[in-house]
Amino acid sequence: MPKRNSNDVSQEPSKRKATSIDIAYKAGVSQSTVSRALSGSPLVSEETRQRIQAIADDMNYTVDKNASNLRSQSTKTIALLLADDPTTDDSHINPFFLSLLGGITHSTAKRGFDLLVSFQQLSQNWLADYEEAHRADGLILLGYGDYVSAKDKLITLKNAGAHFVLWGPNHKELPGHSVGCNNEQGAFLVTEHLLSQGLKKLAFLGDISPSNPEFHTRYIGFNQALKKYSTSNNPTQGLQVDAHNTEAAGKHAVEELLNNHHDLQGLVCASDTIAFGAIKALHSKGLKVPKDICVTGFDDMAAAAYITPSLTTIRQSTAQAGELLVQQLMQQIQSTPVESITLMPKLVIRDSSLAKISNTP
Amino acid sequence: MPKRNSNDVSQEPSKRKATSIDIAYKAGVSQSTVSRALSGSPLVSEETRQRIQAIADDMNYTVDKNASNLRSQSTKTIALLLADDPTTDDSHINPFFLSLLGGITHSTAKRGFDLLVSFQQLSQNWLADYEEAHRADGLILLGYGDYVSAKDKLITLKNAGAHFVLWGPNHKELPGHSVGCNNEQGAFLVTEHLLSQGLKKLAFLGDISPSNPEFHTRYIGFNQALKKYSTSNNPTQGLQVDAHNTEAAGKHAVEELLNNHHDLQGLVCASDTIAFGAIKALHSKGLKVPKDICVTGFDDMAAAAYITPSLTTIRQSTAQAGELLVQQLMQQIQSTPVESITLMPKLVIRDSSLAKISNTP
DNA sequence: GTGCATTAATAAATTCTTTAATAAATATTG
DNA sequence: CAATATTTATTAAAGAATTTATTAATGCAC
Repeated sequence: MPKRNSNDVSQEPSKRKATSIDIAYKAGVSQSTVSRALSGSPLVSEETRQRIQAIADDMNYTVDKNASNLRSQSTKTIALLLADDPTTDDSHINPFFLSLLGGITHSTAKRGFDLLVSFQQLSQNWLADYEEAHRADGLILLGYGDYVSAKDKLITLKNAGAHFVLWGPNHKELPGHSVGCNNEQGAFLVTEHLLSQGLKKLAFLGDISPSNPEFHTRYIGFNQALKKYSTSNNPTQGLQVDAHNTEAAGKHAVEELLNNHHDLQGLVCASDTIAFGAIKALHSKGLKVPKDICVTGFDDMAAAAYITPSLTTIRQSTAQAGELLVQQLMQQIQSTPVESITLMPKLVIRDSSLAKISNTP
Repeated sequence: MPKRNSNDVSQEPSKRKATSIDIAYKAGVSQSTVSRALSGSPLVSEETRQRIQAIADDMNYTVDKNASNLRSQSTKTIALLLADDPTTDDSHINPFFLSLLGGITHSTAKRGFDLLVSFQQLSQNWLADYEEAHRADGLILLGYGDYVSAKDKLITLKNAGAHFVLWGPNHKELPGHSVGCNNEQGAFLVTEHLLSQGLKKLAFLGDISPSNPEFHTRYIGFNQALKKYSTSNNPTQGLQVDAHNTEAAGKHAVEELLNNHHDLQGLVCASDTIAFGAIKALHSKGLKVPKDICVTGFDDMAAAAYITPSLTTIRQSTAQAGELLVQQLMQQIQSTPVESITLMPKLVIRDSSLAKISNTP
């Protein structure tokens, strides 16, 4: 009964992928020794290890990931699920998430993990597809912060014992852990920045429905700053207009606002994208930013520094966020207890908010 | 000899993942029938199929991907390898690739494939890691268009029988197939657009070393347009300054240029990012775009429309490119013969290039 | 230096879960 | 009832990891 594998090798070296049995045959050892040698097990002598390694290299052998994973019941892979955002125009990915992806990829690679990227409609039953199916050891969820509609899914995930981290606010009602930016604080900082320059009448541009908790929280920070800076003889005034996270929505919101409020001094936009649209709309109405009206954003997307006037905004470090998301997930996988993390946002002051120094041409 | 699996189930339902054996036991059929039923094989009656499906759903069963892959020797996964670009500032991903990623993700998902995303230094030996290790059925390579340094790797890939597509120019020296934009044509279009307005003295901003074939090809298109519009009594003039794909490089290039050439009329930038830097530098020198000097980009990144003045550029449809990359790869996997594809770029005219209508504030 | 326990190194057998090929059983039809 | 069609069961991979078994080598007491 000759070993089938060992014979075939001689026929077509490059045609068939070598297996550990082939290596074992060539090295004159058993398959198990090959497996252990290549994984650096102390149960195999250094001498045979090197001999086996040399043969493996020579035969261009690589461990079959599927077989290895099946046996060891782990995948060394994490899945990144991006919620397909129906509010965004086209099928474009939220640029902030795309940027986050960069950080996450680096952080997973650093740990020798693969990253599986996938889009999922919020409505679909993606629970089963990843950790359950042994495709990944853990999940990173982007865009599932909408606890109203995602809550049930997350509870199911939690009950199934899946490992997952959520990007977003750390809401008590949501199961699991999250890494997110302190949206309240961010909005507070940027609003305070405007108020400290003496502005009194501001508007918040962003959808504050409960299905959009991030914007909602930013709105709270906006109001807190207004309250702090309000005095009885010189009260602050705060408006709000709904706007989804698109440029078009930003334009729209501005048009709606300016019809009724000609004395607006500043726009606190819930995202950079909204701010881009708002600035465009203001320009087309003949208003100059920041001379006539100040505008601020949130996210510090790459374009924020490019536009004219450059946009004052809140920076969320995607590299740091990505690293923390991965870190937290790894800890969960290793059954280390974790806590949700809130990142402190940073105010980035640029031209669009400088009321006094009207340096726009 | 009782079936171990079937017994365990009763102890801890949510603790252990159900296998097809468990389903079979519960349904009173054999394991193979379960496998066939769930994969929709015609060899199993509709009635039993539904019964088994119901039980599987009930027990929250999912096919183990690793076992399935191991057995069927396919992965239903493709790997996206991004070349870690050392020329870009920080470890930021080329934003154009990030955008391409969006298209690719959608296209792979549409076909029921998973997408594995990974960064790889050009120098690393990533050949073995993917198709060889049965992690993916095929590879999409972004940023490996530099055939000088990537050529050997690609030849090895090719010889190993791997399936891969390259994003980039279809260079004869490179093995394998590619999907890319007609860079020559794109640069020609944008240059022609400037020349047709009567501009005569232009500069190309971009690194044209052979290690950057895309920029190099764009430079060729630039020169072709110059040649076409040159007349003996009114010759065109074309300069060139090296610039890597960063904003800083764009700034630098402009500073270098303006020292010696005060009469420059237009800048053809090899990428939008370079153009952003160039415009900033021009503004800080007190020059107005497009009144004093016209600027064009290449890529049509999201920010191109946001900046002031909005940037005239060449659009490469990332959605279409992604779809074609995936499509080509799938054909290779199915052993259908494929041809390299060249996409026709589209000129997007915005404010930054309108020499006559000086509508910059 | 022999006998026995101990340790190291390796081999053999089993396991992970699924799919595919083949065999067997049942149902259907001429 | 034989012959075919349909359905289900059995068995055999797929390739690596791991548990258990085996062999060889070493240490120590007598």
